[in-house]
Amino acid sequence: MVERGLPTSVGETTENSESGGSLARMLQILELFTDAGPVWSTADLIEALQTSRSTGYRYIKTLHDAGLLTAVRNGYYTLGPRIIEMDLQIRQTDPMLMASHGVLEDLVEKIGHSALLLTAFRDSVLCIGESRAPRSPENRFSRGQRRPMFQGAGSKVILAHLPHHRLKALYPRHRVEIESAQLGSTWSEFRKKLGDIKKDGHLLTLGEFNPGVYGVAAPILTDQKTAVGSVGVAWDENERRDLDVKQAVGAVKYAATTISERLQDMQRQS
Amino acid sequence: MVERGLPTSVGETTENSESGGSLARMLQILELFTDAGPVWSTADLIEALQTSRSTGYRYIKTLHDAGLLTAVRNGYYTLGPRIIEMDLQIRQTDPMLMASHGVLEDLVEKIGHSALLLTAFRDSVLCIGESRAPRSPENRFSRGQRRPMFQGAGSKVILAHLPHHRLKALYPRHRVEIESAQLGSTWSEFRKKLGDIKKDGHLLTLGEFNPGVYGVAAPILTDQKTAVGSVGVAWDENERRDLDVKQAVGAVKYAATTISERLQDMQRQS
DNA sequence: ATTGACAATCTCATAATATCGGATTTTCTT
DNA sequence: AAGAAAATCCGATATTATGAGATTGTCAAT
Repeated sequence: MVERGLPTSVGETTENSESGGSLARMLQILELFTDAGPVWSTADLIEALQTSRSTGYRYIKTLHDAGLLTAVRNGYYTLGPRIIEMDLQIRQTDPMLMASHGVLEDLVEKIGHSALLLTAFRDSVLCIGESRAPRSPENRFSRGQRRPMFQGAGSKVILAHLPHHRLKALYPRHRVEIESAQLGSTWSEFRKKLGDIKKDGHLLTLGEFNPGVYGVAAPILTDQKTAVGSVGVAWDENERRDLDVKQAVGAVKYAATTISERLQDMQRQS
Repeated sequence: MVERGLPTSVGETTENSESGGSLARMLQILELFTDAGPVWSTADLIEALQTSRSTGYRYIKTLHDAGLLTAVRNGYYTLGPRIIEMDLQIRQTDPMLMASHGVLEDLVEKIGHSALLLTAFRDSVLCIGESRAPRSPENRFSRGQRRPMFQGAGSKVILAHLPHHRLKALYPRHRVEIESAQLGSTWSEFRKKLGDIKKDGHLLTLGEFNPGVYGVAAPILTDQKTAVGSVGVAWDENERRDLDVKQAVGAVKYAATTISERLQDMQRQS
C-alpha cells in the first residue's frame, strides 16, 4: 500500500526489484541528497517518502542519531558528520588505498602526469584516490566521483577482468551502452573484446572523455585474477613529453602489479 | 568472542537508551568498523549483532545494496564506496564549507599558520575543513577527526555558544570532564566561565593539546547567536613570527564573522 | 518571562512485516 | 566439472513497525 519510490528514480542494485523493506526504505533517504538538492526540510522528506509523519520523523531521527543526517537549522537536514568521519576511517584503513601508498606517487614521478586509483561500484567506476603531478590542473575526475563502466581506460580494464557471473548479470542491463561504446553488439563479441584487453593486461585509449587526451590503465587483481580496481593515468596529446607511450604503459602496469601483490600479501596475514 | 554492545561503548545520543529498533540496530553495524577492526567477516558481524544468521545476512545485504558496505573478498566486508561518494557530496554542498571558501585561505595567508574549520557533533567537535600553510607539518587534527568538547580553543568556543538546552542536557553527562578541564565544578560556575568566553567572542589557549602550542578560535554563529562551528588556528610558541597575538585574534574573529554572515545570507535565499 | 506557533516526540491499538530455522540456490575452490 | 561453503529464499509466527491524534518540546517575538 505504501506506493513509494518511483521506479524511474530508484536505480537500485538489482534491476528494479521492490525495495527490500523498511530498512532499505529508510536508507533511500540518503539518496535524496544530491548536488541539486543538498538540503531538505522534514516536510519535503516525508512527502518524498510517501509515508506518515510519524514514520518519517522516526526515520529521520534514527538517521540523525546515527549521525548520517544533521540539522542545518530548524527542520532542515543535510548529510551528517558521521559520513565525514567514516570517510576518514576508509582513507586510513581501506586495504586497496593502503596498498597503493607510495606506488601512485612513484608512478607520477616517473611519468610526470597525474594518476588515479579506481574501483568498481554498482555497474560504474568510482575514483577512490589520486596523486596529482606538481603543477597539473585540478583533475575533473577525483575521489568520490563516478564514471560509466564502458568509457575510459580505467573503466574498461576493470570491466574486462570482472568475474564471469558479474559480466553475465551486467550485460543485459547495458546492451545499448556496450554497443555504442564499441564493445560489441552480441554477448560473444563482447566477451571476445574483453578477452583481448585481458590478454594485454592493460588498455590504451584516446579521447574517450576529452578529445585528444590519452588514457592508460592496468587492473588491480585478486589471487583469482579478477579485478578489484585499476590504476590509470591521462595526459593531453599536445602536452606530450619525451615520454614514450610504451614507457607509460610499462610504468602503469608495474604500479598495478605492485598494488595487487601488496593486497594479496595483506590478506594472507589476516 | 567479539563482545559487542557493551553499554559503556555505545555512546548514543540519549544517555544509554535501548537502541530504537531494528533500523538503529542495523546502523550499529557501521560503528563496528574501526581503526582496530576495519575488516569484518560475516560470521563475526553476526556474532557481534547477536542475531540469527538470516537476519544478519539481511542487514548486511541491505547495507551492501545501499553501498555502505563493500566486500573486500569472499565474506569479508569494509565500509563501502557510497560513503566516499557522499563525502564528496558534502564537500561540494555543505553550507558551512561553502561559506568558508576563500576565507580560510585568506586567514592562512594573513597569519602564516594553518587554519581549521570545526563543527559540533555528539558532545564532541569534528574537523570538517582545513587550510594548510605552505610548508607546515601535516596537521594531526584534520578533516574527519574528533576531539573532546572541553579541550582546545576551537572546542571551548563552540561550547560557550551552544543553545541553553543543549548545555543543560550535556552538563550532567560530563561533569567530571568539565571539572578537570577547569571549566567549573558546579553548573553556575560552568555557565559563568562560558559566559566570559561568550563575551569576548573568541578564545586563546596555550598547550591544551600539545605543550607550547597556542590556539585561537572564534565561533561561527546563526542568526540567533548560537554556534554551528568555529574557526581556529594554532602555532608553536617558538615558531613565533613577528605576528602579534592580537593580530591573530583579530584575523580569526574576522574570518569567523565573515563565514557567519555568508551562512546567514545563504539561508535567507532558500 | 510569557505567549503563541510550529516542530518533534509520545501513546497505543492494529496488522504489517521482520524474524528465524531449515531448504535451496548461488558462488567459490579443488 | 564437482564438491564445499556461502548467501539467499521460504513460510509460519509473533515481534515490532506503523499511523492518527494528543502531548511535549523548541523557537521567535512581545
